[in-house]
Amino acid sequence: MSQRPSHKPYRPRKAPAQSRSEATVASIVEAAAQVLESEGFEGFNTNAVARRAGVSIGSLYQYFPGKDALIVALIRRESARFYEDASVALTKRSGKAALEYLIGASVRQQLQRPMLARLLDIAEGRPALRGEVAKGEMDALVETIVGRAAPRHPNPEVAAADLLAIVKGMVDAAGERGERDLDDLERRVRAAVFGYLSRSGGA
Amino acid sequence: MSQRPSHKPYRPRKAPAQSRSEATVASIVEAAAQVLESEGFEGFNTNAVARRAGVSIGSLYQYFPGKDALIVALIRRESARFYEDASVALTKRSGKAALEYLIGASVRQQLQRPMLARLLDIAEGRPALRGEVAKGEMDALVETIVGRAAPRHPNPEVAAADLLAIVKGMVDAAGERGERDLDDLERRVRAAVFGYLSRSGGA
Amino acid sequence: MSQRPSHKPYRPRKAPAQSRSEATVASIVEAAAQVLESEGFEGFNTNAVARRAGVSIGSLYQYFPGKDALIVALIRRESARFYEDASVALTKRSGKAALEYLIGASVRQQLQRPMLARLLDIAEGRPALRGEVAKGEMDALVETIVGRAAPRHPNPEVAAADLLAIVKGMVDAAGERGERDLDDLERRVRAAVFGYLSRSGGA
Amino acid sequence: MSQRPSHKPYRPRKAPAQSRSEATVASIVEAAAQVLESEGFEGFNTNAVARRAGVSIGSLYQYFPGKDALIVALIRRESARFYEDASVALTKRSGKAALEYLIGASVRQQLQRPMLARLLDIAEGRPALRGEVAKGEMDALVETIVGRAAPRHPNPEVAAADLLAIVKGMVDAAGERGERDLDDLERRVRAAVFGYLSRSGGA
DNA sequence: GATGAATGAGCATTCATTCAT
DNA sequence: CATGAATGAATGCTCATTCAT
Repeated sequence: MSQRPSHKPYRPRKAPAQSRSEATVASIVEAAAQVLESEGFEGFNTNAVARRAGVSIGSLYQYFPGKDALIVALIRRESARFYEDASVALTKRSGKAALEYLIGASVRQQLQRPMLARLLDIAEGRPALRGEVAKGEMDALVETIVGRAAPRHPNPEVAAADLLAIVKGMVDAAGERGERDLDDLERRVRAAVFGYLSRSGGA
Repeated sequence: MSQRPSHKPYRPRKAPAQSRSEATVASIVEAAAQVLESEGFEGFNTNAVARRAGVSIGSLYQYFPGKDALIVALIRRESARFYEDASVALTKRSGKAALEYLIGASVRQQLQRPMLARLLDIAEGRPALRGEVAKGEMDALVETIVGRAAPRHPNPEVAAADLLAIVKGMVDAAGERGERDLDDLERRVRAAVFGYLSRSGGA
Repeated sequence: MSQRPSHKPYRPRKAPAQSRSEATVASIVEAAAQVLESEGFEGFNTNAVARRAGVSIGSLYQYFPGKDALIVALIRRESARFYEDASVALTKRSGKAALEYLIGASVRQQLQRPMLARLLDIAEGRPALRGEVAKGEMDALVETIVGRAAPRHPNPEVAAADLLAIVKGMVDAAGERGERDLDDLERRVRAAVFGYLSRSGGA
Repeated sequence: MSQRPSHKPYRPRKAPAQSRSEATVASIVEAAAQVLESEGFEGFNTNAVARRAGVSIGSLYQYFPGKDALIVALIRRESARFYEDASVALTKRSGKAALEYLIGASVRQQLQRPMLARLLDIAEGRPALRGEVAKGEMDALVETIVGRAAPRHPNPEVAAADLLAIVKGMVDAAGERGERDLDDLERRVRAAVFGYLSRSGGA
């Protein structure tokens, strides 16, 4: 008769057992991405996502316990993609090359679907979603690379956080302005990143 | 009657001619700031703002044509405050000193009310509000200062945009992490800014 | 963006300040009674109540924080009516007369709107509503009267509870069977009540 | 597809011919009992019952045409159990002993699983289920016993109904209050029952 | 038969906005 | 001008039921 409150989990409700549902889940997540891109947070609602995915609202809720779970799933999908690409940086010989690769990966990731990337960055900051999205891996990766690129930096953790902030800030703004020239943007980001490192205690 | 109007003016409905209305308008704007800070976009609604301001919802609509107008007014208020402080940079002798002052102003502004600043940065990016908020002045100011600090820079417009992005990116992230040490943060932002300039074509 | 859980209060949201709203509140409560009577718990929903009351769903929620609050308000209304009538029993000279009056009041109350009375009895038992409905007054009243009618009863509290149960049981069942003869029903309830008292330790 | 069917048969869809289905049906009915006990009507839904029974929702619908059929089956199960016990009363020598046995059976039945018994009493009253549950047998049994215990009672049918109401009323209320002392409760019920009979025309 | 993915009508609730007082 | 009662479109979410596999 009344609404059960309860603490909302953001994990998918069931692991899709059959391949039919795997496809459903993927299509819902992609639909969420598209709705977010085209309508923003304003127009991002579960009915719209279900419609765009071509499934019923009931199916959506079969796999996602609520609206926010869609965002979380989307963040995880994009993070995983980015992490996969970014990990290649670890195979680079020099720290500088690794950092350069990381910057390239960031730029590619962010300008691939700029609006989506920007909105997800915002969503990641929402208090309700904190902790749901594991940023640990990313941070560790960047820290490792910074450690290699600037071994004598006094505070690699802070440096890693700053670098991420610089890259995201520049690339988001570029995306917002509609920039498309990846190479030029990458050059400028490198200037900021290496400039920061050399002046804040790095090599 | 319905919830989705189509096109809205965001300017206050009437120029507050008498001081009583001026005070009312100001109290509504500050209430909007507080609600936004404490409840986020989630809990930001006109009734809550009116309640916090101690005015009736009817009065709120007397002065603001709609919800978004509150955000716009808030952005304008904060921008004006920032611009006023930042303008002092123009009185500095050297370009370097001017740029340093600008960075300091940014850090101060952002860490004064970090949550509010961050949320307004997000709101500024909303397509619906673009153009309502004049960023021209700010851009021009930064451009002027960059021009003085890095006179030989090949593309001062882009540099200005990048610098703003760097500063906002770093300072927002710092605010999000709860950093409070203004001086240390300022030092790191300078490293990024001057590092960027020196490596992207400046002095 | 997400649903705020929070502990639901069942008290009306605002004390109706103007007489306009007093009428609205009363019409909503009576509409709730009618919907409950004619549709049962199955068909008891906020939209139906608002429609029957001739108000918008928004108005309903302006005065009642949720569906259950309607039921609570209804229980309170009926309890108050009953209590007012039943209190007259205290003015009776003899304990016997007082108890007889109480029985009469119960029968009248229950057969006035039998379906409604029965459904509210059920609702009162719902764990979620326990404690929201103060039964203390009623219990105290019955205990007082039992104390006067059977002064030597070893356990007046239990006796009061049993009497209430006997009366409600018999009268509900009668209402369910469609009985309308108040006098005959009253006679039988008296038989049970006084029979119980005389055999369980009373006078 | 939709949620509100119009007219439904409440009998199990197939007579469970093989013992495997018999076991399945029984486990579903017991699961229904447990869900009802622990979640109340609020949380009583077909998916929960199927889950608790360890069968798929599809299988549940194989054996029961709908949600209400589960309740009906449950009522029938409990009624049969009670009837079986209560029938023993007919073997008693005296009418008084028979009636006492009947009361004992009622108390036992009701306090065995008090929440379940109470909820089923409520369900039995739902107009939609009336007639689906044969109360005739029970009534006849009680009538017979009343006829023997109070042979000169002017209206044995009404007396039987009243006695049932008294017993159910008292025992339900006791269960609701959490009473566990069967003997004391039985004593008080006897007081009410025999008191009623002696004062309403019986022996 | 059994399974569980899919469906969608239905319901609770919120909130921007209007307008009679 | 101020008030706050009233409105109702919009949205999150549930759950009985069906049916392809």
